[in-house]
Amino acid sequence: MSNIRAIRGMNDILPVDTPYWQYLERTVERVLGSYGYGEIRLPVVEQTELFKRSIGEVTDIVEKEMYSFDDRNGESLTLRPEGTAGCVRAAIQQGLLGVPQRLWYAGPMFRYERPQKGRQRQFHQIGVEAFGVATPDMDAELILVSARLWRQLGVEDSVELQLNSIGSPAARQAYRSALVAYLEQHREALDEDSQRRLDTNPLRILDSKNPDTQALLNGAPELVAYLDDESREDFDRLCALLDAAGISYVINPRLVRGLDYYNKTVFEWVTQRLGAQGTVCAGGRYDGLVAQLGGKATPGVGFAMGMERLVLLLQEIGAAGAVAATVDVYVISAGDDAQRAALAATEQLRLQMPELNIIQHTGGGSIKSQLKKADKSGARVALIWGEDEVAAGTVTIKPLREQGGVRQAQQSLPVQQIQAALRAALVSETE
RNA sequence: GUGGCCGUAGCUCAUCAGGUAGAGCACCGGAUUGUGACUCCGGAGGUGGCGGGUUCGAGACCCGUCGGCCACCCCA
Repeated sequence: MSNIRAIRGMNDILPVDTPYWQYLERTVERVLGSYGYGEIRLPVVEQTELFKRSIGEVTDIVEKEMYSFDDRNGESLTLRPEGTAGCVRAAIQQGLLGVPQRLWYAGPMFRYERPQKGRQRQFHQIGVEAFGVATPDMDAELILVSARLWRQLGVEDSVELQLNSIGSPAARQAYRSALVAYLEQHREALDEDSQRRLDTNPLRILDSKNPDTQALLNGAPELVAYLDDESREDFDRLCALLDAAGISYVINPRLVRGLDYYNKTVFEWVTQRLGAQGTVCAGGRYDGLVAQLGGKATPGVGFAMGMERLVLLLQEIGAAGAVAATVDVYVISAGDDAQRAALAATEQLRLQMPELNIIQHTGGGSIKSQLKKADKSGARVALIWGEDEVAAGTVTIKPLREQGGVRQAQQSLPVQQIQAALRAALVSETE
């Protein structure tokens, strides 16, 4: 088959699924607005350099997962693999950092990975970032925002909050050396992946899924012991704030992040219901990032949610808020005169009753076949214009569904009375 | 990048010691003159992912390739 197909890992989102997406988007917009966060819309393409400098040159994302290409003028551009870098870039460039700034954005991200459940090459994230506040009350606020979202979405029972502090860069550096020193002694006992990570990104060994490696880590130095005083204090204050707000969490001393810019607080919301890709939201503090990208030193905290994963979760639990639009009225006509009359009357109806979803039959066919379409559309009422109706200046209104176990008979009415008749037919059915 | 399973009508799947494909659902039409759902009857629809190979003959066997799912890895 030589048909053109979608790029691997870049999926179409079909009408059966979009209600879940819309539900998610609506909810996010409302909740973030209620906390005073403003939406920012950012380009999908940025200079490659932006991601190298923020995410880190030696991370997997930058080394082998970015969609990079040369622009026609020879400049290296990259489809954004995450949102924070672009948001920080925009905040610096647009002078948004003079005051505390609360921002959010949503959109597609691109990473060249092997697709699997909850992981695709074009995926969508909602990102939330807060700039200009160094104290842990801001960390707490972001966690509260996310917790509120889970509650509004009805997934709060399916997710667990994991928390950790990875301290200052210096503290992390010291810990990293200690960890490497320890693991070097046991190099042979490490799985192959972890041996590789020992040289490239040793902290990632902490969240290895290999049981032997995890066992080995029980004897390893702990990150907590290397934390600087400020990080430790901030972490304690954060926990106290979360306790006060009634947010439950699990401190996971082996929680680390894959992007280089994080410091101090890191957190993840994890679900058991989605298989291997169970992290539905993750983030942390990144106090050094703004300066690193050339802005005036400004602290920041943020998190990102994976929309595909949240949609999967919503579908998994059968979220009631995600309802597809239904058809109220299906308009049928027979003959050219009737079709013209029906078209005009339907347009009028849309003007008068904009809340209704009305499908006008197209493509011709017998009354019988049109009624079949009307039935399959799920419409509650059919409006029929035939030769008789046109001649008499009437329309036939035919209820298609039972109400209270009874199906009302169809009736023919003067065209002027459609609105009232529809109102009666549709309203009584919803009660 | 690695591994396992998989790829037959729009969808879900079946058949067969290898002899050029079936079902259900969906779709279209009909069961008297302009009326859906249920029922009955009939119909259309597949170069069996693609490309090679083995064979007198392959959807069935082999190789490659593309794609899907899941896991590793990575991460949201």
